[in-house]
Amino acid sequence: MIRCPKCSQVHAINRSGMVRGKQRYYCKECNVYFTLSENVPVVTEEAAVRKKHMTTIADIAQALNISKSTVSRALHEHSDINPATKKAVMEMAQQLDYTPNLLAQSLVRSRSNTIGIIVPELVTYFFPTVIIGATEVATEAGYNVVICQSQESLKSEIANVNVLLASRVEGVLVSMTRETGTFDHFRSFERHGVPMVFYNRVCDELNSPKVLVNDYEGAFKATEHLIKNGYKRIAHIGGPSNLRLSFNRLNGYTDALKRYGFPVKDELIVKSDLSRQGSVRCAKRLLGLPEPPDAVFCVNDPTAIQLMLVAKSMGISIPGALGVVGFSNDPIAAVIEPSLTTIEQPVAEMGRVAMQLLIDTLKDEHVESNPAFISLGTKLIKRGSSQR
Amino acid sequence: MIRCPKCSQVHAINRSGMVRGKQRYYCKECNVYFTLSENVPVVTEEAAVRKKHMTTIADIAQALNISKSTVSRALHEHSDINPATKKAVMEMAQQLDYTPNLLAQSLVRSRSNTIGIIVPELVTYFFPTVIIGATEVATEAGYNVVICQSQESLKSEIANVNVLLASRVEGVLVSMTRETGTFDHFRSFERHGVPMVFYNRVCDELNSPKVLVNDYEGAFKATEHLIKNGYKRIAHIGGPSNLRLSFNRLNGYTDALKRYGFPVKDELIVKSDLSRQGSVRCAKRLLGLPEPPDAVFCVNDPTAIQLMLVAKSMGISIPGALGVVGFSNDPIAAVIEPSLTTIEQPVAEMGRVAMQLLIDTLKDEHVESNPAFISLGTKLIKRGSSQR
DNA sequence: CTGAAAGCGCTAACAC
DNA sequence: GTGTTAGCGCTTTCAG
Repeated sequence: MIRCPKCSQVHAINRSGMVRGKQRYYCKECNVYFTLSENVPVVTEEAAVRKKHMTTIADIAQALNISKSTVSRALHEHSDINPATKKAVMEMAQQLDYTPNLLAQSLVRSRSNTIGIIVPELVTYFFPTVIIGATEVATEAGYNVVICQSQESLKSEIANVNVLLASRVEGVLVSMTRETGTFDHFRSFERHGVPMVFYNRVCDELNSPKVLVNDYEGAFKATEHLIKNGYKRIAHIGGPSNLRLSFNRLNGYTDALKRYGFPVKDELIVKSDLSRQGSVRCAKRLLGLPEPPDAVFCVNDPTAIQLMLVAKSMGISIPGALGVVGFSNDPIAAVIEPSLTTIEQPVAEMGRVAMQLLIDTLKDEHVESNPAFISLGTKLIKRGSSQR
Repeated sequence: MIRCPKCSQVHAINRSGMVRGKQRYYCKECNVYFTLSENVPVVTEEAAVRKKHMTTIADIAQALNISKSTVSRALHEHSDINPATKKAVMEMAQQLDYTPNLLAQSLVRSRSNTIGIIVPELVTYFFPTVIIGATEVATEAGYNVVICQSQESLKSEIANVNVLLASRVEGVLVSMTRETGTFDHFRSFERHGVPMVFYNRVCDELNSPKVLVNDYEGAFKATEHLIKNGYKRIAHIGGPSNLRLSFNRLNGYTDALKRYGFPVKDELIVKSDLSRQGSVRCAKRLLGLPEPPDAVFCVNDPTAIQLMLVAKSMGISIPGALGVVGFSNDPIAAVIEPSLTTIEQPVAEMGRVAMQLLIDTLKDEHVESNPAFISLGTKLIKRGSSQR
């Protein structure tokens, strides 16, 4: 325990920086700064062990009796440096347990070497997989990654933007929340010159590159598949209208119907907010219709799975009385019974592509970059839920 | 496009800091630094827009003709500051689009205000949920969180440790990879005085606080449940032996058997490395036994699910011919057919508790902290896979 | 209540 | 090849 030398208090003590390699303390009660004198062992071993003086390049320089710049040069792959000096520095660094201070480095270089990723949620198959792909590419290129989850809340999305901005990330990968309808917070990346790349849930109002799967094509294939399997009254549970993917998947669905001469009926198209309850509500609405559909194309797999559970609970047999197709090929789709027909999308690839695009933007800043729009292919995975 | 004034090259140009508010460039080819003169518009609009000068407190100070210190004081809730001055500063900050530089702040304060979380993987239900709980508490306490995934690889785990150390995180939450057998990298947190709290996959070699669920108790309840449902030959698929949870769950299983007078048979205990293939292999091994088990308690739900899939493919009926119980209550457990009996653990709570423990350690550093060992309760969720 | 000055740890001209 | 010096943006004494 550390006591304030003035008031002998214990509770009001805070640490307050180091002075000549020694921990300095501050007493909130009496507003006093102090360090501990050598022969007064008032600090617990526990606390003493903690927060030792981190060695700096100055320590290495002093130990070797050379200048800091030389140490700095030796530590990096810098041009001219005496191999002997370099060796000595490396050894001393090792011996002193030197860990570079990224904060200082970033500050002086005006480059944080860090890229931010904003995801709307983490407890899914999709976003973590994107992160893995993106991180792979970033690491390869020498960038660190910081992940922010907006929890599908605009408020935390805005908070995320501010933290990333304050952390001086050099670029960001963004997938919006399902409730994002204003975009000023994203514009502040623009204002500060931080390049963005949108993925999956993109923003049309902003002039940034976007990486998507070909939602239209996937939806078309899914609907076509249901048609070819003899379903006649095909419904659609879509996503929220602020997301472009909802729009594109809806279009794929309606165009497939039209192409095969089916009418597009408004009562067969419902919109989920992508929450579980929302999807259950949509499912009940459709299945409770006076003239219910005999098949449903769902905007994503979690929605399709909720639909299947509702159908099961109502005693509706799948795929006999109801065909179901999802979108995304969530691992759960293969496990549920019957297994779920779905549209596979290259998830990790999306992360890789988006990150690569961002890094290219970062690097070739003298090159006129035309806001790219990358669309990745999809694949129909035929399984039990749609084939009778 | 920007051309080097010396060699007229375009490709070898890099940015290199700012000088008097103007972007400075560097040509790798001819080793020359330059800025662009006003009247030569060689920079694309695109590039010009990017990386504007970020406003600093110095800019605000200058605009208001006051000192940096005053600005700094106004920006924080600092003691004595003229309300009028404060107001002016706030307004100017707003107007100039000021964003504090966390890097500079952290550097001068020797406090990054950041906590690291190491997770072995992200594409699951468990770890993201822990992260959500932990982040909640951290945000509440004013800390930022940086997430590192080790991808179940010791090598990236070590890399994670180094990045976190270099980023000067003030503490870390750690769950080890399934292959972590050496602990020197963790000790370097100790050496640098960065407190750790282990969660879920804890390390016994290290003297840090640990947060776990009561694995023993959960496993005991699971096994007991199978016994009470009339299963006689109960096997166990366990986890890798470097994880304490494997050990504890194994003990719960054997003790339950003993308690009810069943023999513990070695051939009925197999160990998975928790990978999908590993679990499939274990499942096949057990079900292919001359005298196969009539029930299996699995170390976690993903393993149980692989077992169920293997059993199904072999035409073994669940729960009739084979009872299955998992551990963790993964959402998939409720969806698979038959639904999976499992042990529910308070996942988000684990994150919250671990983070709270860490933050307490950070705050009360003058208090002798006894390395805590927190064990959270579990609950048996009875479902279809184990009741005949 | 405010300003001047020092410095967190590091990099990178510039000189020698 | 190496040392000197000047900051990166910010906080925090100390002295008014």
